[in-house]
Amino acid sequence: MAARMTRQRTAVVEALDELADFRSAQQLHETLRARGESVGLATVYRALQALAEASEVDVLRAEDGESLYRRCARREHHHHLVCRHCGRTVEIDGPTVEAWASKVAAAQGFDDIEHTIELWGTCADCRAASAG
Amino acid sequence: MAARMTRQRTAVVEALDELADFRSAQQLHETLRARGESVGLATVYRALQALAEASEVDVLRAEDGESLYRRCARREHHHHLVCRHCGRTVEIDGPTVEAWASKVAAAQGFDDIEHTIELWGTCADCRAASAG
DNA sequence: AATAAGGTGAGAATCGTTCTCATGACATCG
DNA sequence: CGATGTCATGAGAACGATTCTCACCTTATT
Repeated sequence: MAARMTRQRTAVVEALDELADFRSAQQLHETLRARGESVGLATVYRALQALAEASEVDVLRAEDGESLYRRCARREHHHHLVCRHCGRTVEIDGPTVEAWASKVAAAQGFDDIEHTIELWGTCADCRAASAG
Repeated sequence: MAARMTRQRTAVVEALDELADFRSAQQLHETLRARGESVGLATVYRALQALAEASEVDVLRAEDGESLYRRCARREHHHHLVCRHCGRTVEIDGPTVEAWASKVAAAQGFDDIEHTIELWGTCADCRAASAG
């Protein structure tokens, strides 16, 4: 249990707090650079990793495999509806789905069930932008 | 629309037909090598890519980001319950979940919805094996 | 201040995947 | 049967995200 509060970690957390949407480690690094906070890329990765382990941030994989990070409002288990264009995110929960998932898995004799349930789409703003 | 049927592509398809579980491109390459079919790794990737585009194989991302491929029995939309240890796969469908997903997305004004719903677990055999 | 336990960062190293490009296989045309 | 155009192949280079290395700083703690 490390977790020393350093300038760099503080910067990463603050950046996450200000950005509402899912961002990649590299985007965050770029953001920090742009605002003058000098933080190494490796450090950004390490900070995000630590935060993810502590459940301080949510991680999900973009369709191309890149990991995206976000500081979610709710700490409890939930899922996301993410705009694949701008990263805009809506937190959703689905008790129905949770129940369905564990029932199905148990029926097949599987243990240690985890599920990946994410919704991707185009948000209203991005649709308007591309249609306009 | 290419799709010339070559020795290599045939070999990849046959290997997939014999393997019931999700496999990575590298695993397939290794399998082919082992049985004496000489096929380049790049070719395996290309064949899998073409098959995936033609919806001949299903692709999903392992938890570590690696792509896994499988020739599924049903061509229609469905999901999977996959053993994270041996790749053993059960095809599942969830009309409930489909309905839920599109309802939620529409309620938020999102378009072009796609969803990722996969279940990961430890199958009975792998549990028995690790339990001794 | 001294020190121990971490943290940092530049660049090297990984690893899956894709690209390059010279060569090979095929079907068609003559 | 051989020439031709087209696509496929494969060895290795290139890529891109992520992780590791390691010498050097920071942050608590005494």
